[in-house]
Amino acid sequence: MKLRDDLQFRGLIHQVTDDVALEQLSAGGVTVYVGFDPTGPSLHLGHLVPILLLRRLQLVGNRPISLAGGGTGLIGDPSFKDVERPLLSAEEIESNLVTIRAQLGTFLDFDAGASSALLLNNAQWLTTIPLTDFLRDVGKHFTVNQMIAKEAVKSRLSRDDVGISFTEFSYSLLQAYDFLRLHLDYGCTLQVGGSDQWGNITMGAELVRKVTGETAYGLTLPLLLRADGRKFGKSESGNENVWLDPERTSPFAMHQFLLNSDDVVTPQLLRYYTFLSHEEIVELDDAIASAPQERRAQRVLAHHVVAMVHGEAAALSAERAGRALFGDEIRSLDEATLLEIVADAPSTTLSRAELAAGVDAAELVARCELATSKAEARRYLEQGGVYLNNERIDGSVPIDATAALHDRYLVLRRGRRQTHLVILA
RNA sequence: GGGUCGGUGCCCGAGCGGCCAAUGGGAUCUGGCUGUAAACCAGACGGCUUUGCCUACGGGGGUUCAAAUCCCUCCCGGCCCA
Repeated sequence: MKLRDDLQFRGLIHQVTDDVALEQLSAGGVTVYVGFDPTGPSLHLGHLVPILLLRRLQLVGNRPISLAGGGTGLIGDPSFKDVERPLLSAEEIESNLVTIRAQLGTFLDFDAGASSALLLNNAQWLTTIPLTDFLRDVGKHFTVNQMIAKEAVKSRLSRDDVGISFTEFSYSLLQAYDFLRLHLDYGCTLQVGGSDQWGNITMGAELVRKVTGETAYGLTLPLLLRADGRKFGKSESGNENVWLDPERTSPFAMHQFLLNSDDVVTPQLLRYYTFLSHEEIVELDDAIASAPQERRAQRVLAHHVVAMVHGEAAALSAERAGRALFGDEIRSLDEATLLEIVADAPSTTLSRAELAAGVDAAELVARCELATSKAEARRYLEQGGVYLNNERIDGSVPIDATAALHDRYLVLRRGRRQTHLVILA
C-alpha cells in the first residue's frame, strides 16, 4: 500500500502545494514538521490528528519534527479568529509548554535511526533574533498587500467592530521564519497543519524559496467537523475540549465522548484516529449501516484511542465502568467493582454525622459541583435530572444514611452522565 | 490628539426614565423518544435564608421619588481626520 493511497483513503489530505511532496513522502527520507502553539494547558483530541499523521509518515521512513511554539505562542495566531485575543503571559506559556512537550513526546519514536523524531521549540530562534534582522531578512520578502489578501485575516479587516493588532498581523511572518529555520538547520522540506494554516504554511514555503532557491512544500489536513457542522472535539458537558491530559479529561470521559460519536462522523474518526487496516475500517463502516444500535465502530474507535493515549488498562477499565454505570443496578455491585466504576468521577467527603441528620438534596448536589448554585440544583431536581445510586430523586426528602452503599458511598448523578462520588468519613 | 459611533446576561442582539432580572435568536442544560446517538418535542436558563430579598446592563460620580435608559468623567473598541 502506497502512502499516498493510504492518506487518500483516510481523507487526510485537504490541500497540497505540489503532488511531488506526496511522492517524496512515499519514498521516505523527508523531514516534515508540525507546529503546536501552547495556547492551552494541554493538547486535545484535535491536536492528535496532525500528531498521528506525523507518526504515519515516520512509519514509512520520514523524519518528523514536533515544533512547540514557545515563541509564536507569545504573539498569537489570528488565523480565522474573529476577535483579537488577550496575550498569554510568559509564565502561562512556559507552564503550558511543559505539559505539551511531554505529550508530544509520547506519540513519536525518538529512537528510529535516520527517522528519529525531533522535538524543538521555536522560542529558541524567535526570541533571540534581532528585530532589525528579522524585518530586513524576513519582512522584506513579503508585501502587506499580499498579507491583507489572506483569507485568514479578512474578517478582521472588513468588520467594523473589531480590528487586528500589528502583533497578530505579523504572526504569519514568524511562522514563515520557523519553516525557513527548520529548512536551513534540519533540511525540513514539508510543513503540515490544519486547513486554517494554509496561508501561514504557503508563506513559509515561499520564504524558503526566496531565500534559498530551494522548494519547500505544504500540506493541510481537513477540518474535522461534527455532523451538525460544529467543531469536533468539544466534550459532552460544556464547551470544554477533550484533553489528552488525564487530569483534565479522565480516560473514562474520553472513552464516553468517542463512544457517543455521531454515526455520520464515525467513519471519518476511524480513519483519522486509528491505525486499523482499510479492510477493518470498511467492515466497521458496514456495521454502522447494518446495525447502528450496536455501535461497534464507536466501541472500536473509543477503545483504540483511549488505549493509545492512556494505555490498554485504562481503556478496559473505562469500558467496564461504562457498562456498569449504564446497565446494571448499582446497588448490587460489590465494593471493589463500585469503586473502579467511579474511579474517574470527582468525589466529595461528607461526615457521617451530617448524613445521619439528613442532608438536603439540592444542598448536596450543589456542594458536589453537579450544579453551579443551589438554585440550579433545585431546578435539576424539579426537572427529574438527579439520580442517587441510579434512582431518580426529586429532593422532597432529605438524604440520610439509609442511602449509603456499603455503608460508605453515595453515587450522585446529574443528567445522563455527570457522576459524583460522595464518601462518608 | 480631534471628530464620530459603540461597550447590555455564555454569545449575538433589543430596550433608551417607572410595567426590566431586562423582548428575541443561538449556545447550553434537564426531561421525553432512542442506540449512553442524530433529528424531533417539552421545559429550564443571575443568586439567595424564594409570597420576598440581593446583585447586575464597561468603571466611578451625579440628576431624579425612580436610571440599562438623562448628565459628567474615566477606561476599552470600531470608523474618519491630523
